[in-house]
Amino acid sequence: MSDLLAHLNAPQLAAVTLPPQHALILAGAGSGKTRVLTTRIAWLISTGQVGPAGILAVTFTNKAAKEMLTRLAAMLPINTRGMWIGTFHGLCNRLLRAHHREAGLPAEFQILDAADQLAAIKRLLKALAVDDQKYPPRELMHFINAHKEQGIRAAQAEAYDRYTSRRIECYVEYERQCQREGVVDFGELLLRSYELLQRNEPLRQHYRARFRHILVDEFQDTNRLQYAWLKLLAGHGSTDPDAPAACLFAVGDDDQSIYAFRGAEIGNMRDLQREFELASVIRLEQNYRSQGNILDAANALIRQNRGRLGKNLWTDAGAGEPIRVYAAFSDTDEARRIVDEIAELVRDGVSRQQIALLYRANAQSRVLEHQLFTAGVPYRVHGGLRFFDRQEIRHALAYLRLIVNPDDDTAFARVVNFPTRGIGTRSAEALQEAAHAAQCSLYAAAANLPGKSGSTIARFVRLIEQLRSETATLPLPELIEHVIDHSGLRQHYLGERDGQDRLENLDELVNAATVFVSDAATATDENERSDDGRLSSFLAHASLEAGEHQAGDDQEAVQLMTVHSAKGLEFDVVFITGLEQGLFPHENAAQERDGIEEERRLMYVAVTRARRRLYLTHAETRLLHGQTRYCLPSVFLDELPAELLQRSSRASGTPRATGTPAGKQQTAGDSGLRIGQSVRHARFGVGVIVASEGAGEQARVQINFGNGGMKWLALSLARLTPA
DNA sequence: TCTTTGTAGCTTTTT
DNA sequence: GCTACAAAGA
Repeated sequence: MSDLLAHLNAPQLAAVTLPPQHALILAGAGSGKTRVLTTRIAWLISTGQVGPAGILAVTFTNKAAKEMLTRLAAMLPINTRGMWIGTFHGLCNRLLRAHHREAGLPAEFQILDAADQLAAIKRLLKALAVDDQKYPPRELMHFINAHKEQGIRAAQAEAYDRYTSRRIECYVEYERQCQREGVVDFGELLLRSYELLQRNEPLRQHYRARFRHILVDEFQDTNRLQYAWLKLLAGHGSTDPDAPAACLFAVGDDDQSIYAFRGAEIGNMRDLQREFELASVIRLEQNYRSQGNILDAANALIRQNRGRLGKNLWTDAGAGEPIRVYAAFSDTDEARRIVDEIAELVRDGVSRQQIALLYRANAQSRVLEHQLFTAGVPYRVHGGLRFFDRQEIRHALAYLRLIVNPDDDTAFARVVNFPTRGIGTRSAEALQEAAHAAQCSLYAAAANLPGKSGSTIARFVRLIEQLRSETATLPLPELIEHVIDHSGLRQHYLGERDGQDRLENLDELVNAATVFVSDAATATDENERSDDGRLSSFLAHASLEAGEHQAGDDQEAVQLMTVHSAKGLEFDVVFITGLEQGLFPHENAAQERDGIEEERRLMYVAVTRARRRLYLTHAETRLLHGQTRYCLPSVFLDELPAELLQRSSRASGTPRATGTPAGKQQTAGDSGLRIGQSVRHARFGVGVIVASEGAGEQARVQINFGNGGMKWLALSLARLTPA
């Protein structure tokens, strides 16, 4: 017990041992957030305030949930099974599986991931004969998801114009289609389980009585619906003395909120304070990760944001090294310099795994990769294709899904002609129409196809029926193996040139099933029913946990990733690259409400990843969308205290080894202005000319005004002066 | 059915 | 400039 609380600092201790009440813990970067969360759970249980079954802990990622479980297992002698610990989606899935009837879902409902959802929407638009130029599927998907994230059903959605009312019609049809197929998308998992609890009084009472402590990680990332879900479960506003509200313990950091673009609502933090009448907020401000200069820089940066809850990180680790700022003259030069620097660091004994190269956008990794590759430096890029996203895996899963639920049209459409079995576009379309006319699934339409039982489509239906009956009694791994062998997938990939990797991945899928089954066997708690090792649970697992990005992390390798994916990680040495106006902060952010602030938080996250040494690099010239762009240094560089920085540069006046790219030095129009030149505009201020077109009266130049964004201006009107 | 050609887009991402 | 995905040809 005392062990549990040893080594906690005062605010951490206060948070962990808070009496039963609602709480918001503002946990700065590197302040021991996860530790507080897990120790809180361990403390509550070991002091007998609540049993494991009374705990509900929610995270956003499977990784975080796993981490929490591992740490808890190390802290507590008792088993952790009675607790509900998982992601929002994982827990909702569990809830819906347990009460599928009440939720209006079939027992074996399937989960659509983002790619499946997009495919489903495309199919829908086709069936409805909607012009997919005017209503791009991706945009529609975003429209639907955004509504679900707000808790808004199609029936409640507001149409402010013709265009939107059409989109709402599509939303209505999409809901209908999903219901008919027995599938739910990610947003639906949340919304459906919210509605289930809201409508079903006894069920709500049951869970309210059970979960006395609800703990939330990364609270700043919750969207409207997730917050509403939490309030509902916690029994917020309940006046029933027999069912008092559960304690909501939320941990988060408003300064690290970087997911507004996918619906995260920072306002939830203030709402939480107000609605739960929190007397005070506990702040964890002592940072155990970074050295002083790095923290000072981070603090100075984030101070520029308005409306913060307020927090200042400090450390007793000492100032450490200055922050190195490097101005390169091109993206290639930037990458080369970084590679040189890495070589030196490695020579000095720094582990390559402790070196991270961060960038704003994935496209930036290419130049870096190229230089690393050329120099023979091992590296690992995070964020590529994930295991369950591979096409061969998706195909295999589609067969499995059809066995479980033949009405799953997305799965049907995916494999009806894969491997090819002579079902071309015309027969597929005919089937589509038949299904639409009969308002039934493709599978049902195929099964009822008049007459010709010898047709290819009928053969496909029989194949699925056969697979289902043949595998009915097989254990999961053998089942999957059987399907891979008898669906024709193995045969197909055997005959393909690069099929070997794919076959290995399919074998890996069988492995994954073996692991899944053995995990399920050790977790035979009655509450773990969602993980009972059956096929449908495995499929849910596959949808909810996309698996590792990349298998080979064997080598000692430099880590490359976007700033977003670096959140939660830390490294001895961090390079933040591409610190240029328009890139970081990204130009699209300028148009969005509070866009710059979100970019600044992103920068804050990036800076606070570094433990000992931080490099900030930018280039004067960058190849973007096939064009050379001339860029101003990021405003974020100016927001850092100069005394913390150590600047060096190979740009600005120094002779250039490789020179300016040929042909890019043309003048803009006949005005004598050059691309790359800084100019002043009366309204927009100072910017850099990045492109030009036309001549004479028609001459226009594109100018990067940084915060002011990118503008095309007519030379005859703009009155630009050199700056 | 497979291959070739064309064109749109191109910030971040977990579930 | 490159990639991904869709429509058109062999």
